[in-house]
Amino acid sequence: MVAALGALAHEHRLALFRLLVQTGEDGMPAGAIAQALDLPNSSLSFHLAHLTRAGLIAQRRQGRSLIYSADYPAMNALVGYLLENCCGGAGCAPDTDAAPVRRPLAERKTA
Amino acid sequence: MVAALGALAHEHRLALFRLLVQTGEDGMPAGAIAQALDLPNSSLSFHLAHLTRAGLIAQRRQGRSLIYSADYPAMNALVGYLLENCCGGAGCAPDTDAAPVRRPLAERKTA
DNA sequence: GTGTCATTTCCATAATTGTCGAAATAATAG
DNA sequence: CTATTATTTCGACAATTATGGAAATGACAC
Repeated sequence: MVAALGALAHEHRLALFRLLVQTGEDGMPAGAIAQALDLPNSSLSFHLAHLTRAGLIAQRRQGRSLIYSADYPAMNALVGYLLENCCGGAGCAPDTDAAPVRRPLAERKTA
Repeated sequence: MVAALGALAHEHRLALFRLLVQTGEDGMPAGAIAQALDLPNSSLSFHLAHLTRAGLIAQRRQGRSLIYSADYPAMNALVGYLLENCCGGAGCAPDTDAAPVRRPLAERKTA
């Protein structure tokens, strides 16, 4: 969990992750990311590896390109953890608006 | 936002923040925290300052003690940001179980 | 095989972060 | 004012993280 937070706790990596989230399941080749973010290849590769180690993004090969994509379940787990452990139990978001009482994830295990 | 993530991206600080979240609005004096977490005062002070700079905790004085407490709205904002920007728009948590379709925070602005 | 494209790994270097004892500050009591 | 308690700041050092050019790897086309 600390690893995931640490992975997102960097300007370039947060931008990178957001980009992949927007891009969707299809993902994006490293080169295109480097161009979009205006980063030297070696620096980008470093950050991609960091996010991969943290389990937030996935890598697959397509021809000579390596395609990276956001791991939504991992992000889901992170948000779930924060909601459960760092939000005063009863619910961090005080005005969940229409959504009726956001049940803490803990309750769902037994349910 | 990066600052908030970075503040939580450390074993001791995450534990510290969770402790303060559990403790509630009343908060806890620095000494008690140091004892609970078994950290030297100077180290703890460093981490408290880090979390404070990130806006995740608040400080108030009570006699000679400095009481720290979690800033729930700040945490709320952080989770909101992650939900909005890092969770594929339509909703990161795919199976919100009982909770009927967790609306993206974006929609609530206009509502 | 050779050439080329996409990307990573290696390397050196710069910058930041974490640690904790000791000294400094702040508040209160006597 | 002195003593005591609570906590921070200072300082020095170790450890980790970030950067980017150059060389290495992997995949494909010819």
